[in-house]
Amino acid sequence: MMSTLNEELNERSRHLLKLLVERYISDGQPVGSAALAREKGLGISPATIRHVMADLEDLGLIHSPHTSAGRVPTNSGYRFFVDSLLTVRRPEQKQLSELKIHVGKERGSNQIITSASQLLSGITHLAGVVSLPKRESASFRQIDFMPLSKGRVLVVLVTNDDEVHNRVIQTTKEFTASELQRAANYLNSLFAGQSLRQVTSIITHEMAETQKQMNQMMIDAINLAHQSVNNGKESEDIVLSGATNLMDFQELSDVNNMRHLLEAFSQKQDIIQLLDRCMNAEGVQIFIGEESGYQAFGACSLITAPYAVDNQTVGVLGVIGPTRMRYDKVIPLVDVTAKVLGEALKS
Amino acid sequence: MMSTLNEELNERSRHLLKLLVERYISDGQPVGSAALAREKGLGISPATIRHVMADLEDLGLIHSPHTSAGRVPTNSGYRFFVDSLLTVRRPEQKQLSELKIHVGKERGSNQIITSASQLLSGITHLAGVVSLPKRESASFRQIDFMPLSKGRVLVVLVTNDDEVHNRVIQTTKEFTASELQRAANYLNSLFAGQSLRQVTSIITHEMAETQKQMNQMMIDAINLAHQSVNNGKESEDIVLSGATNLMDFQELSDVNNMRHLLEAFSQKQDIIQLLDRCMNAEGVQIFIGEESGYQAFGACSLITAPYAVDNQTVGVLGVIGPTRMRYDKVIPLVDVTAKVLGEALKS
DNA sequence: TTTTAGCACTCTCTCTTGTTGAGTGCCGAA
DNA sequence: TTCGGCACTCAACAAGAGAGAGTGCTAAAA
Repeated sequence: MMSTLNEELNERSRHLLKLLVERYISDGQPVGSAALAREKGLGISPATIRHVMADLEDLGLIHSPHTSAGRVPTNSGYRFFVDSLLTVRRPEQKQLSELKIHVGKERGSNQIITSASQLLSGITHLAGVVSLPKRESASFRQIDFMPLSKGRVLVVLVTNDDEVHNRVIQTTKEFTASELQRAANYLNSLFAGQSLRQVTSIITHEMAETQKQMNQMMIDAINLAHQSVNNGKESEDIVLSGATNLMDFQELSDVNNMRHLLEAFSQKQDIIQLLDRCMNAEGVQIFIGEESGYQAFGACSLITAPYAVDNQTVGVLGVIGPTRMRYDKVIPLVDVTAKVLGEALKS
Repeated sequence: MMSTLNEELNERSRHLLKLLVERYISDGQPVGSAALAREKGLGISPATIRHVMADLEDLGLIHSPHTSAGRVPTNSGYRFFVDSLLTVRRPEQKQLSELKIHVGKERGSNQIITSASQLLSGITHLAGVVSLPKRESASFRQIDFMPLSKGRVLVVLVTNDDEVHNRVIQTTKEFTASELQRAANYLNSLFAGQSLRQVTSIITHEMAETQKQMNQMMIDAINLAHQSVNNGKESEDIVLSGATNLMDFQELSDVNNMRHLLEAFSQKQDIIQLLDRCMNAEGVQIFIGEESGYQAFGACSLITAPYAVDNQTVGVLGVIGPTRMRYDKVIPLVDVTAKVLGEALKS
């Protein structure tokens, strides 16, 4: 479709479409031929522009809300705009340093991520969202067992990224504190510094043969720890901020619309799925309107970028806003934030 | 004030006020004298009712939005209504069993609490909120230290109610793993089973004198642990659900109003403070409009009830909705939910 | 003294009507 | 192919009329 459109449209039409979309994004009002004609350096009359606009409308790129309003981009229009016409603006130095400073000064990956999400929403005045990193590469630092009542054991695992993971497991036999202590010491001396993936495979494959008494428990423990590192708590998979920013936008202010949107936000489930789909994409991805596949986002766009630590993609972040948003600013910002976040998580 | 009002108003005026408030709550329209006069079993004419209404208006209990509209209760009017006029309705059997079944079937205190919050909002179609239980009675079971990088130490405290609390503290000097191990062992042998309150006081008072090397760290650790037990993670102190229900109400639908409200919800801080104030109250408490002290709740009421486990108040739950809500249904529901929740948490 | 009917008055709400301004599509000339 | 001119359409706004609801006041009835 894009290529046929590119053939169909000559340079002038494309330029006009670009101007129109930019104008509409900045003003929010339907753009008329006269308004476009006043654009500096554009030596054509309104009448000619109307001809071109009629063509663009035939192609489904723009449409009139009613007879005597100007034209407004359709979703296809926006799509063509971001794909072929957009000239992105490099992020302002001020915002860049703001990002680096605030994200950089946080300690602990949760803090860092919250900060990134808040900065995304703060800078764009839209809603920011960051998925918690799934580290396949997280490595074992230290494990500890504490006996609870009735044979339940608390497993505390600290990974190299300073994250602490708790899990309670149920053992078949009751272990004494000193037995658990010995088990922990043993595991610690054996596995310190290795990746969880390695640790899991060593435990399941090699140690399964040795008939150590507390084997099964340790396998369970490591497995659970591994799970918790990879999945996080399911319900806390993403950090969303600035949702209320979206209430500022007239085009979303339909009560029902807004309600569905906020419900989607508070349930998180849909958003998580949506972000998951972007994990494997290279670079910035853009969903315009229903492209995301969710009705609630009908009038919204979603800009995402995966972020990587040590060259491995571990999560996705992004921005949700009305279709009519400053793509030229938001896209590079999302891009650079992903890089800054990845960098910050390295330490 | 209430007593003077009670003296001022004769039986008939009070009955009329009651009818008016009930009518307004169910219809949402200002109530006129004619409408009230049509009420069955009320043998007085509109003109008489107008006299009474004029009195009620002088007392500040009702007011007219404009000359030819009916009357609407003021916040004082609602206050007098719930204090002296309200006849509460016992909860419907259906709702009661729904509560007991759903809350009862959950496992784990977090699940139980989430379920309670969702049921509150589901049944009332308002926003439900439940504070996580704070157990003053929590007692020390086991503490553990793990060294992280750069002199930071992870403190893991397990309390007798099987809750696990993590805190990272910054120490002045770097401790080795074995030093930390010894410290933990020492604390464990000394304090196991005692209440956290006791532990804190022992540490701060008695041990301050002995000049043990890692004294300060232990004091810090216990203090932090104590804090974290009492305060929970600050940001996760409450479970809020059904916030979007509030968007259904016209009287809250002013965009700015709604925005402030939702922001207050997503920041949670104000709500937490508000709920804290209700911890020590006996039974159901009601805040009407600005009585809560927060502007954002100007057009809202908050109905709360503390819930207790083993006769000890551990948390608060409640419902937030527009001032114009079915107090007769909501109040008993909040009351009974508090009891059901307390019961469910016992196990 | 209390209650009631009558009445003039006020104010919102809705419907209608006219006006303005922006923008369009089409046509014929440059 | 471009452009000016022109008739036409439509939303937005404002003004005005009428209906409806409800009030406060007053004077008569109970």
